[in-house]
Amino acid sequence: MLIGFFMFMPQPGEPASYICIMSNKVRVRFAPSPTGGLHLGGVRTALYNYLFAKQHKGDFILRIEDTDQSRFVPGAEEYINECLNWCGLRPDESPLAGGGYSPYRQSERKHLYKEYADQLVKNGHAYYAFDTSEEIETMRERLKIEGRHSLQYDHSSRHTMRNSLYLSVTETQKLLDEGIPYVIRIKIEPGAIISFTDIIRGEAEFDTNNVDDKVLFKADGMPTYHLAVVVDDYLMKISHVFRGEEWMSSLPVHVLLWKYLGWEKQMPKWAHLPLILKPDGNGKLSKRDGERLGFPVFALNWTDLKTSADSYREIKGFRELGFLPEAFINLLAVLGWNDGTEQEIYSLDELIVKFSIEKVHHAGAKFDFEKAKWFNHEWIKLLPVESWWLIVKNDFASKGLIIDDDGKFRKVLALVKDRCTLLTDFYEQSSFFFLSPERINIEAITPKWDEKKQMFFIELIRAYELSILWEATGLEVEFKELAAANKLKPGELMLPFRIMLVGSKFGPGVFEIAGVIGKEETIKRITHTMSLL
RNA sequence: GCCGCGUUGGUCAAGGGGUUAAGACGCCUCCCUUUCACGGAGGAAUCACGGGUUCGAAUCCCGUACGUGGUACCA
Repeated sequence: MLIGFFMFMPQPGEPASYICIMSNKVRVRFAPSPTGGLHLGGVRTALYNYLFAKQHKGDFILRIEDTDQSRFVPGAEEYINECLNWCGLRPDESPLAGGGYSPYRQSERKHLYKEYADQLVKNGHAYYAFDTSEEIETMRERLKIEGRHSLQYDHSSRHTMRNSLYLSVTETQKLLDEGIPYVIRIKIEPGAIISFTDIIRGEAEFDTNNVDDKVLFKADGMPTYHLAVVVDDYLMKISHVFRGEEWMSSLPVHVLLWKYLGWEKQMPKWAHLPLILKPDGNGKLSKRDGERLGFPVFALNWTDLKTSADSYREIKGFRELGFLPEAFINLLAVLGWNDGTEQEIYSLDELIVKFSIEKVHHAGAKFDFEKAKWFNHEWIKLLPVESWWLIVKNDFASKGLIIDDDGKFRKVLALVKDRCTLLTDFYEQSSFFFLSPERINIEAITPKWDEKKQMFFIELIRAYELSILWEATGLEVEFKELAAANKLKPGELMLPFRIMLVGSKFGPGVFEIAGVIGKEETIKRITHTMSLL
């Protein structure tokens, strides 16, 4: 007991209120629904949960929320695993890793939920409802005509419907016996104020008059999200729930459920994260926006299967576009959180130390892809070539360039890394080191090309052929001496030389390039371009 | 419509009664590079609006506007 208490003592200067749960270990969960690729917001939710767990020496749990059988998407769960793995957010417990509270897939916990729903009915906190969706639709239309501002199935409308609250016991039993499909709804008592604390937003309250009788248990025998989260969070001893802001309005239902189930004392602390918004217009970021605006929204590539098997489309992911996981995590962390200093670049380990959930912002943030790229650029410069050169090598291979000299390859990458913001930029920035340029921008030379320059390059070839030590500084000295001997300014010669080696006006220093590609190749490229002039 | 949450430059944001209102991205100017980048130095906000409270408000209170989430047998 005491050990636990000391372990979770707040850091000096840290507000204590939300972690002093005597002897209770911090246990948080990331609970995605496997319906497709994981987008920015989802990964950020996972990240914040992970950071909080790790900084409190707690557990980070992955739970798959697949209670909606109609939305099952093959491959989505594998995608989630791969994504968390790529980001370095390894769950302590998950369907794959197992753990002391398995199973971690709600579809496999199906048998667990009914008893709690029944218990709620027995205690008068829930009831059977036999209404068809058509009947509910009719109710809404009627309420609209009556001029009501709430069209919900709630305390004010439920008496007009077919449910066990207003049907006699025998009628209800008859319907049940006949196998008429039913759902179980929570019975919200009007006229009460539900107040709660959100770690990010502070105190908040809801008037139960505005809360509807949410379905807890569906006609197909599956629980809805509302019942399943509460039951699972209880059973899995979850201490803190950090989830997207879209859940805020169902919080009164969840709080009530914790209370009605008799678990109020074990109720987790809540925090609702701000949304990530579209960069241009209105609304939260969706996968459509990425396609529309030309940037990824998913962490990894996701293949969206359409209705027919052969019609699909691939939605680009940050990883495939050339992002480093370090950069992706970093940009996500500071999209909606800031430690109050000027620091912007954080490693995962550093985030574990510096992250603070109560400093997460209240308002949604528009996603800015330019800034995202800046983070990647910073990380490319920061990380040693060793940690990412293989990714680039594979990218080259996918573009048809097989690298056989890894030593030269790494040298080249180090030379051009300042000018690449994405890992996929390296090909364009450095393929000329391995391949003779396909297109030579001859027009950049011709206007100022003359016999004197031609003579210079012929002599240069001769001089370079005799070079023993093939190295950038030496080559530069030779080049400049020869230029002086010919009474030419080196500046006028360097652009043609660059075009000869690179094909175009970009890249690192020309002598560096010549040094790396070697004597034979350098002379070959000069000769080739001269033949075009 | 109703309920909830929010609002500091184009974007991300610091600051939470007295500041010249930090910093970053992007943009513009210049410097450095005899290429292109990197890098460096500069430039650009009366803190949504209207009322209070106060000697004093970006900071506290109330309204309005706007944005955003929910309002499903989806999560």
